[in-house]
Amino acid sequence: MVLPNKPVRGSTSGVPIMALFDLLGQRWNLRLMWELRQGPKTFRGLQSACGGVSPSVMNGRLKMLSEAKLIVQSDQGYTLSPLGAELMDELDPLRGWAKKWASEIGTKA
Amino acid sequence: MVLPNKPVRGSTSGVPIMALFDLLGQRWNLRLMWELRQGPKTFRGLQSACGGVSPSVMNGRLKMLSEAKLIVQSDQGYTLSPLGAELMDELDPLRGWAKKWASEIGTKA
DNA sequence: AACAATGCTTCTATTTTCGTAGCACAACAA
DNA sequence: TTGTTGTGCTACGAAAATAGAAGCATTGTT
Repeated sequence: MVLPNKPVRGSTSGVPIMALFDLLGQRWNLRLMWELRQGPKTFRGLQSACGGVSPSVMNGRLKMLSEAKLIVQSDQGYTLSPLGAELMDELDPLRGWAKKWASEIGTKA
Repeated sequence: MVLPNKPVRGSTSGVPIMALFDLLGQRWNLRLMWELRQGPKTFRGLQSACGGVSPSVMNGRLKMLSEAKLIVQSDQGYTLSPLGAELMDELDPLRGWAKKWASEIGTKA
C-alpha cells in the first residue's frame, strides 16, 4: 500500500513526494493515469491503450491507484479523481520538455 | 535503451513522452535524479541517499540516465545535465501537489 | 439459446530487483 | 613498504515483480 505518510521503499520518512515517486516508479502507473486524461476508459480499453499490459498487473495497479484516490470507478469505467486530474495537469508541461529532449538527443527512429 | 523516438514498452510510436514514462517508470530513476537536484553526489553517496539501493541496479540506472543525457559524471561525482535539471524544475511543483494529496488522504503514519 | 463485451482471476514463465560480497584502483598515513 | 580508507563498480543467488495466455462469471443483446 503506497500512500503519503507511509514509509516507502528507500525512505522511512513518509514525506509525500517520496510516496509519490514510489507509486509512479511502479511500471504502468504513470501511463495508466496519462491514458485517462481525456476521459473514462473501460478495463479492456485501458489495457489496449497501454499496448496490452497484462490484466493481472493492471488490476493490481488499478487497485493501488484507487486506494491512493487518484482514480475512481464510474459506470463509464475508470476515471481520474479530481486529485488525479490535478496531478496530470501538473505533469502536462512534461510534454513540452519531452519534445525538447527528443530534439536535443537527436535519436533516429 | 530507453530514448525518445525509440519504441518503448507499450508504445511503438516513439512519442517522446512515452519514452519518458517508460524511463521514469523504472524503479529509482526518478528518485535518483531527485536526489541530485541540490548538487553532485558520489556513487555511494547517491546510494545511501536512496536508502541503500543495490549497486548493480543503481549502476544500470546511472548508465541508462547517462545515455538519455539526463545526468553526467564530473570529478565531483554524478550530476544532473542541464536537460536533467530542467526536468527536475518541471517536476518541482509536484512537491506542492503531494502535500495536498497527503492532507486530503489524511493517512496517519 | 447463442453471442459478444466486460471485469476480472489463475496459472506458469521470464525479467527485474534485491542484498551481500568482493574486486580494482587511487589517495593518504604509518 | 605496508596498511587503511574511500571510491566506482561487478558477480551472483534469492526474492519479487511483470508478462502472456487462458478462462470464468456476469451483463446485455439478438
